[in-house]
Amino acid sequence: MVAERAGVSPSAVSRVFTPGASVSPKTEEKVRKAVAELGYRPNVLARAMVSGRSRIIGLVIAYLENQFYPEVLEKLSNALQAQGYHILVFMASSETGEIDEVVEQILDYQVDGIVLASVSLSSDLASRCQAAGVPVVMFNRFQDIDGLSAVTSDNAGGARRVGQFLIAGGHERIAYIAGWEGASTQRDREAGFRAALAEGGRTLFARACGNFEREPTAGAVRELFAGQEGDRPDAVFVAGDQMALFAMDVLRFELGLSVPGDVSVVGFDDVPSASWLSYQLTTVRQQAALMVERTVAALLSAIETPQAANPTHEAIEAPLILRASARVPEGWKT
Amino acid sequence: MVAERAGVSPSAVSRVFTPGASVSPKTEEKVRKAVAELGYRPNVLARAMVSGRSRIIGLVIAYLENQFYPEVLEKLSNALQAQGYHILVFMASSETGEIDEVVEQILDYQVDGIVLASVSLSSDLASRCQAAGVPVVMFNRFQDIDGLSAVTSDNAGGARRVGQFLIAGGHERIAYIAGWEGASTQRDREAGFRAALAEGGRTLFARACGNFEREPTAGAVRELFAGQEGDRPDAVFVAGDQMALFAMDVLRFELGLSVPGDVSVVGFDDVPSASWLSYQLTTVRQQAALMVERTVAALLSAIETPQAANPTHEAIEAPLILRASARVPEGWKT
DNA sequence: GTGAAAGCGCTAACAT
DNA sequence: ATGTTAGCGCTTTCAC
Repeated sequence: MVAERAGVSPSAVSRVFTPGASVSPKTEEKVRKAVAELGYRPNVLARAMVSGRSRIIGLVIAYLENQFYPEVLEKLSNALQAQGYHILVFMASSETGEIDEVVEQILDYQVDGIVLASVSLSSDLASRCQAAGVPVVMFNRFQDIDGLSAVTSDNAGGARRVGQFLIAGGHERIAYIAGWEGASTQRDREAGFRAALAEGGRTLFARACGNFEREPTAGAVRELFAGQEGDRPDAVFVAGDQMALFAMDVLRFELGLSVPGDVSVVGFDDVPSASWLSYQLTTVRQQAALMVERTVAALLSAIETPQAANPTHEAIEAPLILRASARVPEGWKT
Repeated sequence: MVAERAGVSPSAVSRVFTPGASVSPKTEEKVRKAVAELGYRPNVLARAMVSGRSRIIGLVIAYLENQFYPEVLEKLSNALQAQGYHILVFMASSETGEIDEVVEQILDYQVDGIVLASVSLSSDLASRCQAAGVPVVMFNRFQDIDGLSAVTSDNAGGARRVGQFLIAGGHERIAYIAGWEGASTQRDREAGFRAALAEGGRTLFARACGNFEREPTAGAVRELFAGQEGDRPDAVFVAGDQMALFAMDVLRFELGLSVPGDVSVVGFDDVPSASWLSYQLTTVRQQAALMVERTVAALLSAIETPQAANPTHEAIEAPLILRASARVPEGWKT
């Protein structure tokens, strides 16, 4: 249609819209004119059909209540948009069965790649993605399945630093509030934390599970602090900020304890509200921007050079951010 | 491919996947068998090309830091998924020029509909969408442009209730912190609030603009509370929860004031953190679930029956939620 | 109820 | 540098 208006062949039009194709200035001129007059825009879907590239990335995401994820979504979307890709979103709850179903749906859209944010995949479906030539990268989750790349924080390292920090701070009864036990982040954080305690000749004073959710976290706190003074933790490492914030609220307003006076609290994530004046949560930062950058890089390289398919696990450094919710050891250097 | 494996024509296969098409049990049987063996799944894009329906909804969204939006995104995505649609996300900053560009990109994907969350569109582009037969619904923004539907809260009504509540609470110096002046939500809330004051024979004691952002809000609070006691507001209505929460922090921790002892604070949105124990923010609730429901309904009806294209503006009731950040008038009934 | 044929809007060889 | 041809995977008349 544009073609005839411009008096050229369809291929000529196509070439005008293909960066790096050879068109004479004259032809280009004619085409651009027709395009402007008709308000023409290429049909991405038609292009996708024939070229096999849809420029769509499927994103499976859950836990949007956790502020970390909106931040990630925003950054991911922006980074991808900058490369001419767009995100098709799929909300998921955390059951693997459902995820598989959702990933099948994604595949139906002929996406060029898939990002799995904090959800796991069956190895069966992972291979189907591979078979379909669709690269998958796991974000903030690690799964040792062939062909899956992963980008996470250095969860163990970050958590280890928390352990050292708490020990150095002179805490005697150090507790841990776990996230959902099925999450690799939870496992790695706990492992790193326990390792640090062990290195310091300590063991966990108490442990409870908050499941990354509000009410379970409140329950975990009550459980941990049921005893008398001297029999209660004087420090708590919480596996996620969202939980840590709830925990602080329960500690202060329900149990009447002072943070960090009676008990130090340390979180993990560094969500925006961690820095709010009401909380001033000392926490381990997940460097969202960096994580996203690596995710996009891994994805695009897999898309553009499928043969160089060497799935990688990148663990981004996770620094401890000192604020006011935990006693700072004298002379502590970041 | 499935067709030959099943020994039938392509059309037969197509019919099996078309609800309500007439296929004999025998043929269906054969096709389903071949489908299972081959792990076949229909190509959504190919279907979209020929049918003209992509089952993709474009969503333009910004302000993901405001907790209200992740919530909306999640609900919207779920509701649409339930209807067999999926969301293609486009992040946008708030400049209209950029939005236009983004919407053009969306159109390139042959989306079946567009949801604009808190962004505005030029009337020019609005007509292009209409011309393309793509229904647009504005979410949480109202714009009086032909062909645009809108779903918002009853912002004026909700804000009016705040005014009445504050007056009834015996407040004498009532201030207002505005959001971004370009937003219809901001305008409607301010108008409703001022109307209530006027009805009560009052006027605004002071006004400052927080722009829906963190630092500007802190500045607004400092500005409002620069005077001596008795010369400062004893109540503040803040046009959004995110700002209200920041305001409370500044009031308490920077200015050393007590909320609600020295000053009552009321917000608008009812984001999750408004109910956290540290804040207990009295606020006006935007009923996200309802708003999303109406948005989906408007969208789908416009998609399925294009002729019945009567753009509507639905204003969802916005109830006042009483918590602890504002003095409650004696005998106040919700 | 089923198949044959045409075509959605575009790009990728292949000729020229 | 440009046009011609074929075809991506599907749905949709239209005959049968």
